Amino acid sequence: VIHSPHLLRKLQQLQALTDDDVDAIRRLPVRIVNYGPRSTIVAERDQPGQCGIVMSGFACRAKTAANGRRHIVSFHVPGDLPDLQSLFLKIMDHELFALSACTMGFVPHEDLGALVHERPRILDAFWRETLVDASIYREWIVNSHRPAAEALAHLVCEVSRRLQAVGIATEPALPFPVTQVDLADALGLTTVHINRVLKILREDNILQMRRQEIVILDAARLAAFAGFDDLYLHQLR
Amino acid sequence: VIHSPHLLRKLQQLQALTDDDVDAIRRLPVRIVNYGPRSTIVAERDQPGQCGIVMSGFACRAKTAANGRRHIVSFHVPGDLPDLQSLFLKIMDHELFALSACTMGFVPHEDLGALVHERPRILDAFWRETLVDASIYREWIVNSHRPAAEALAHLVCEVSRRLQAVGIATEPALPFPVTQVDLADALGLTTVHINRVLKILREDNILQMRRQEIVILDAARLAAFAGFDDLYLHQLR
DNA sequence: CGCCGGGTTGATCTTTGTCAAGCTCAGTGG
DNA sequence: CCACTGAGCTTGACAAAGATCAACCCGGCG
Repeated sequence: VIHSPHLLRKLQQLQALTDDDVDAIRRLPVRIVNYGPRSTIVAERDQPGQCGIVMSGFACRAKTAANGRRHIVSFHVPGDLPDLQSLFLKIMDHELFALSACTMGFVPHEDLGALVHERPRILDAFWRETLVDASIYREWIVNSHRPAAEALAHLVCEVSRRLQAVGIATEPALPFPVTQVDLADALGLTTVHINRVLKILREDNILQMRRQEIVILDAARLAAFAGFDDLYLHQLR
Repeated sequence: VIHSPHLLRKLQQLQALTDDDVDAIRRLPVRIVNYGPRSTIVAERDQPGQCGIVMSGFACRAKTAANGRRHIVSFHVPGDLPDLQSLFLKIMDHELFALSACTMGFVPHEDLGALVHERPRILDAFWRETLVDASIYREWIVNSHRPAAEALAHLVCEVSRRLQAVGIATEPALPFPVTQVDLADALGLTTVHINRVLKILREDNILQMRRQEIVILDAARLAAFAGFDDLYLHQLR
């Protein structure tokens, strides 16, 4: 039985569900698995027979290019369904990776497939979830073309907004257990450059990154500097 | 009535459809609209009540950043459903743009919604279409982090593969009606640099771009240079 | 104690951007 | 028929962003 307030909260933001729908989701058979920090949850080219829900912790999706370089293409917070796509795309074109210690709930494809074919509202919510995902990818393409400091600022704005949407954190301090190497992999830069950019943002009193968290010192200036517009997150509020 | 062999060919590659399914798609009410080259089909922040099918011509999706710079986030060829997402995400976070003269077929959201709720296989095919879209976005994020020449080569590999999948073209010459400005907008570079990179690829006898087409001179070397792996296109073959 | 992952910094090199000019060619109007 | 125009392409000289290489620091842990 699934107990993920974050998931339900998010789905309700995407599509109004009835109590019946919520019950149906709660009744899904789920297998709970714990992952240590910095471990692979699903590998590239795997053919999983189940979809994962992030119950707690932070995960990311990463692709490895032909030259061996690792590219993080998205971050995932509790309540996310980071490989819902595996329901239809049978072979993983990327890996799913636990950034921090992470609890995942796995639901077999058959059960999810049956659920969406029986419950139109849940279908809508899940499909919409994957479409918001795609919208975030679009924004990341744009973000990859921004100068390093703006790109980093934009990423922080996004993570902050998404954490607030599932009720995990409020500014100024956000949990975000990533290393500078991870940030470099996500933005396509080197750790050296990430480090310098962080220094600039810190000295400008815009934001600060500590061990496992971000501290936003000036949210307004951060958003303005990043050119952040939250339309692409399609949060209904 | 829809008459798009490219669409049907592509959907069949994603998910086996019955004759009934195909008939249901053919019976969809469709409004045909022609667009001139370099014209907007759906604007950013619009709230369309219909989804478009590219019947002929080339289109793209583009986002405009806060600083005014335009970013192309995907290219679309005949048979594509470039704004299927508008079925669920009611406000456009990007624009849909005709690169060449373009014929679009528009189907009202109600009819599409009814179709996918009635026909599980069509639901699967359409959902899968949007998931392949998302997979392509992931690869574009990676591609944005490649050096300019490799990124351009990779883009050409992708367009070539997708055109072949819908039966529009075979190597070596592919129709691709884009300017160097468009390529710059798609790769996050300047036209000056695109021009220099094209010169290098031309002088290396890898590929050549003419008025409205690409000529691939050495497909094997092109793919190797780009580090191209077609897994992410999820073509079933 | 020593190691190691992660962070920090400087010097230098490479890739890409900026600015500016000139070219080509298809379409237009005289 | 030809000159004019303008969009798109090409090239050079120079500047800036980011990468590379090489140290060194710090704190946790075997």
